[in-house]
Amino acid sequence: MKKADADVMRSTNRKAVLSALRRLGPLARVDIGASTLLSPAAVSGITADLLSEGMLREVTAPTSAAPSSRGRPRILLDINPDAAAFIGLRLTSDRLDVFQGDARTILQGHTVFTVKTRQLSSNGIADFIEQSVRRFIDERSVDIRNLAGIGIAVQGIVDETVGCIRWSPILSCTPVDLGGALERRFGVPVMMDNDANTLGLAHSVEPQRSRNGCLVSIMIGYGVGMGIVIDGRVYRGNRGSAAEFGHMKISGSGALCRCGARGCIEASVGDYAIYRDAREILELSPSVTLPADGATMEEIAAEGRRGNAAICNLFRHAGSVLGLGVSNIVNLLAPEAVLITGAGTASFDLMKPGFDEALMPNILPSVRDITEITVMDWSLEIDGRGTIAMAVQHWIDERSAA
Amino acid sequence: MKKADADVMRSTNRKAVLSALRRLGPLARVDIGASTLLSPAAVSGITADLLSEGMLREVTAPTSAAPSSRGRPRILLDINPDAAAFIGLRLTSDRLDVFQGDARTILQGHTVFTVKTRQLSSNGIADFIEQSVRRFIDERSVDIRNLAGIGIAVQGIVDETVGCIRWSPILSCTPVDLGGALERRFGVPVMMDNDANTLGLAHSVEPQRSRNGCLVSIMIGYGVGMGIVIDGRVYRGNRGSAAEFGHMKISGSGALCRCGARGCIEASVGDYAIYRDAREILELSPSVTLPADGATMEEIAAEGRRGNAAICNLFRHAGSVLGLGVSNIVNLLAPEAVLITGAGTASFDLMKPGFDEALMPNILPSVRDITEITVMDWSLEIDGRGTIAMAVQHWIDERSAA
DNA sequence: CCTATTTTGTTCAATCAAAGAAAAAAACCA
DNA sequence: TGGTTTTTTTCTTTGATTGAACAAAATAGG
Repeated sequence: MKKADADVMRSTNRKAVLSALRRLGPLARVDIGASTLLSPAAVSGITADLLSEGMLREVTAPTSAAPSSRGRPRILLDINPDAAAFIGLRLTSDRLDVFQGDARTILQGHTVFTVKTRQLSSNGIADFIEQSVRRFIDERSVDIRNLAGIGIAVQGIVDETVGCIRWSPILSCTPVDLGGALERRFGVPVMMDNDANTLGLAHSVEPQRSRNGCLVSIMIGYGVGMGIVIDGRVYRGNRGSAAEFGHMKISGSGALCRCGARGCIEASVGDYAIYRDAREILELSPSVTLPADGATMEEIAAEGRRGNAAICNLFRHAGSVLGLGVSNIVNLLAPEAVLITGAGTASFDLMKPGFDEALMPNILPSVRDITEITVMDWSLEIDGRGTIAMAVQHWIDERSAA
Repeated sequence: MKKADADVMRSTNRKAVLSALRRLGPLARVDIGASTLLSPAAVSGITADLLSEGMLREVTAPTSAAPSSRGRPRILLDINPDAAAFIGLRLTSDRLDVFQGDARTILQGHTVFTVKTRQLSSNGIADFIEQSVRRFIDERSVDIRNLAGIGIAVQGIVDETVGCIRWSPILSCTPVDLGGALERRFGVPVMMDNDANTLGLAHSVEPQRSRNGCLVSIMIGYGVGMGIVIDGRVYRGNRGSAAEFGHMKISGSGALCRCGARGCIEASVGDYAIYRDAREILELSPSVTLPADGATMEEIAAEGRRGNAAICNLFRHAGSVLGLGVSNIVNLLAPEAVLITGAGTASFDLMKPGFDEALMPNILPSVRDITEITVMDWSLEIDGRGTIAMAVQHWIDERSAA
């Protein structure tokens, strides 16, 4: 149990004000007071501080939709987008996405750099990222002095406390202290996390999502990842090793997973599993190297849609494995929502029969209907916003304490 | 994000002081300061308040083991056991355990009342509990005016926010607003929860357990329950429906579970499952009614220990299902510890081969060794302390705000 | 056109809790 | 007895919120 003193109070309330603005857009001081339950005087004081520090700015009536009532007109405040610039990075096996975002967590730009990460050394990867980001910064003329943080999403197992990648399928040599390396190179805080956690965070900061309760995001791609967000914070478990949904076993036997065990969800649902099985059915040329690229996966799905029964069955089975897995999550965690996304959902139409068959019957009756289960197309934009959100959150936490 | 004001500060620090005392036993003011990081002045002030309110008391040196150093001797403070009395209840299909506890969460007494809960109506169950508790109070001459709260553990699905049993295997008519009924009858707050949650809480307040991180307790009995405690708070999920470990599926097929689905852990590991299968092997007289009692289960286990291969296999299979389930939990939540307990662990020796076979190989290598997995004999005492702890926690929360 | 009304934002003294510093208390030691 | 050490209390200061009075800026209406 932690103590509280004046500093904690101050920082809590500053955070409350910033958080209200972050979630509810430009707000007048009265509204901030209503939302945070702070007194007008307190709001005045806090916003005055934040304004003088440059974190907030006054917004001149945005062609005020407000039905200009009488009384003194409200002055809208908003987080100052120019208060800081953020870089978000998303590293996968074949590309590096670089995002630029402002303090409002709004994306300002994006560029892709292609790279084969497995061919790089520990230093090589840091070098490549540094060069790419510097190029990005130059081209977009981001004010480097304004850079306040970097957020990175990578596949694999990450120790987010120190920014170290403990293991990753996209790197040939681990552990890599990538976070530390980039912090030294750019001189700003670097927040790193698993791609699924990042995605979960990205969704949890969406305006329509509640900041309380539990949100689970499942990401189907080459493998299968999961992010658990509880009360707005990513749940990580002991040593940041939680949320290995892909390696939940739904039977003691089954296909061999790359983790060495049998029966993992990933070994039936992940792209690599689909590809592995589809190869035998379609007699695909073995030259196509793993990891399977999007085009190949799309080709396999197309074959299924054309009516190839064996392929249909493959996807159907994947769907039922996924459904069973999700039912376990719902029984276990009863989250408010489960979002299923990632590149793999492109062929969800083929998985759906199996998924539907397995999902509801296996959710306890008493738990049914209390969790919203949504399959959504994956969007690079949401993903990018997640990386920015990580960096922004850290920045706000730090600036609130000051 | 909630605001903070002087009240929050005060209540936070009062709670910090009480929490330190609760965990670390009698403490001098200096020690409280060291533990909470509060200044001596603050500790003095807060403890003075708490003393005058009667929540704390000074403890005269308990044959002070302290090597009587020089300087002003320390005055030990402790939570005043007489500040309040608590009743803990544990309701199962055939008995009601009534516990008495003090403000230190120390058990003062215990009595069992036998009852067949399924034969009672909604009102009947409340009547029976009221009568039993009143008898208990009379016999032990508990000062009823001192009664500050009641904690109840029941099997089933509980809405702990309103104290309502939504469904329970031990009741024939649900939902039952038992919490409300008892609140009206005794005029004190009634905290109700699932038995597995209660047990999880009980373990999480044990002195050697850290108050942070995630603790999972799995309870094997007639069914299989689970309690998740994160950062000292029971995790409940949406509408309190989480932690249905017993109905996690470890395969799409398998024995039929009482929930209607197939492949539930409970349907292989729960007492009723073992009994159901053992009956066919041993040709037990079908007269023995479900739920199987402890003696019958012990008899079945004894048969296995005598070398009955079919029975051994039965337990071995149960063990492997359990092991697989636990491995899923570890992969998913990476808790600090998983405690397996409950009456069913009496035959864990027979399950162990299957359990060991299934557990470690199915835990991701990177997650192995970061979770402590313990099988412990079930103890009524710990269980009882859990019920008391629920009530005490609520009482402290309320008294801290005052 | 001018004044009353309404709503928003600010200022200032009051308050509350913790922190810091100094003093008091209660032992031990020589 | 006087000095030392450790614990606890007391007193003052600090820092934050609050409440209330006040100032500002617009509309409504005669």
